[in-house]
Amino acid sequence: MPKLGMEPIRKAALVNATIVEIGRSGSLDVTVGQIARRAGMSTALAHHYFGSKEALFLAAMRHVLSLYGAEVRGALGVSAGPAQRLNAILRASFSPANFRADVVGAWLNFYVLAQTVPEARRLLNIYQRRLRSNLMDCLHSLAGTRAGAIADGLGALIDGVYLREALAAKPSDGAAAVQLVLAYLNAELSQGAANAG
Amino acid sequence: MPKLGMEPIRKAALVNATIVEIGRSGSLDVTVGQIARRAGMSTALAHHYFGSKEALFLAAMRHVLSLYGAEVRGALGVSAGPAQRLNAILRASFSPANFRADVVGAWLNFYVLAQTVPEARRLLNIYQRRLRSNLMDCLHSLAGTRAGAIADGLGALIDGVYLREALAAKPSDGAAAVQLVLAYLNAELSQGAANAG
DNA sequence: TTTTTTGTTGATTGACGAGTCAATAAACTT
DNA sequence: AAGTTTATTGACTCGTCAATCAACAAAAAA
Repeated sequence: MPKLGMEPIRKAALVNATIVEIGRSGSLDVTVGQIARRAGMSTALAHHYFGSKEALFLAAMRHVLSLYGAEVRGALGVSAGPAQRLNAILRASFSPANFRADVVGAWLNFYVLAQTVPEARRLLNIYQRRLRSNLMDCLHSLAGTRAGAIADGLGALIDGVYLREALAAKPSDGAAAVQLVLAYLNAELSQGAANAG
Repeated sequence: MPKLGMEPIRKAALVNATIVEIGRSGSLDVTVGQIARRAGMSTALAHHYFGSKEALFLAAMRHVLSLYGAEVRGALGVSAGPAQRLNAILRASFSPANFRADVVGAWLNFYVLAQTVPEARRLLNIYQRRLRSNLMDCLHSLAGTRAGAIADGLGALIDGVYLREALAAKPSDGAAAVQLVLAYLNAELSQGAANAG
């Protein structure tokens, strides 16, 4: 009994199921069958809506990245001043929605996907550039010419914390992650102040 | 014409070929056939010596980790004083032998392997613990009670730089990587000094 | 010299999985 | 009412790949 207008619902279900399955299994070797089953439909239907497994993976990546982007934008919207804005970016990066076992697992595997699939690489590059530019906006007034180097360090550190989280036995602790990155940031900033003074 | 004593030679060739193939293709989806061909033998022989693909992957991981470990030990052997020893660890981490496109690609995929294969996870945990303990030895005298936090940050930052390298378009620049991590380290240390003074 | 051990591979098996197809059914259009 | 579009799936094709096997060759041991 085909209800019309299923397409967006089915697609959303498949995208979610993809993230969950990749995260759960910790690998890109999930079958379309597994994903479709978790999303409550047949493999044929998954192919009907996405055409290929790769397209489904890319849609899942876009979804994760856009959720992250939205959360950062939301946090920035209510923050004034560079220091608070930096804080907002970090809190968004390690928010409960993003810093969750399955999402982190998916993230790691998206890095692997980017090794093979140009479009996946493009998406990750966009994410990295946007993060960098957000950081730079704040750092310019706080660290002057050292803003670029600090932004690079922060970006790598955030990714590294994610990577280690993917391997960690313990449950995620976003607050601790924010603290770790903030410690780095404060160290860099106070060193700049020391040099300037 | 079977020359005797081939086992270690064949095994070494297979391990190298595994690292190269995983790095080159950027994925664990390399076939035993590809690896065996690159190592100059048949698939059957690869199975004969390693028994399974998984065992071959694990051997490749052990090899990468042991090369890294040896390089760190070598560098530490000729370094005196905590600051120089920290420097040695970082230089070894980003040495031309380790910080190379295919090795970095393999490293990334070993993280993925660790999601599924307990033995792979164990090996990575050993690497992380050894790195941390090496860093702590140096940091204890330089940063006192903050040594633990700084070691965690350094570990995550090193992994993050590796991760970003796996995505980078440009050729590896180990010197730049060392500089970036050193900047972090100096910032943390000088902040400690500032706080102390 | 016979036997055993080591090295080596082509061919085969068996499983699995992506993507296609044909068919069914309900809803909208004309 | 007839035709079209959307939703849905079971069954199938086709390819791939890990792992096994049977066989052969040469060295070492007996």
